[in-house]
Amino acid sequence: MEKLRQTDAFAENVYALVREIPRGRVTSYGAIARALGQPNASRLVGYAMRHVSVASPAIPAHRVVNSTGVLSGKWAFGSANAMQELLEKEGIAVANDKIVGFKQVFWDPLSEL
DNA sequence: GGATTGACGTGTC
DNA sequence: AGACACGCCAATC
Repeated sequence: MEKLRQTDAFAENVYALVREIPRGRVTSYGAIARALGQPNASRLVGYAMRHVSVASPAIPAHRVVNSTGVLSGKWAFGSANAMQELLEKEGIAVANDKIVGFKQVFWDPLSEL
C-alpha cells in the first residue's frame, strides 16, 4: 500500500480536482487551494503537484499554472517543452512559457464545479 | 528540532 | 509592466 504523504486529505483533493479539469482549460494553484478551503495553502498545492509526477494514475498537471499563467512547473515533466506541447495540443496557446489568454482558458473549480 | 526551501499569491516600488 | 519584498504551510536537511 502506498503511504500518503503531506496532508493526506489535502493532496487527495488536489489530485481529484486536477483530474476534473476539462481539456483545453487551466487553473491556478491558488484557485485549487481555495477550493479546498485553504486560500493561503497555494504552496502546498504546488508541493503536492511536484509528487504527482510519480503518482498514479497520471495527473494532467500541465493544466495547472500559477496566478500569472506561467508554466512554473514545466521542468517537472522532464522536458521544458513537454508541458507547452501538451497545452498547445489541447488548444491552449503558450508564449514564452506563459499561457496566452490565461483569463479565457481559466477554469475556476469554485464556480464551474 | 530549528532553519531553509518551494510547480504560490498579493502588494508595493 | 517588470522587479522586489513579505506572508503561508508543509516537507526536507
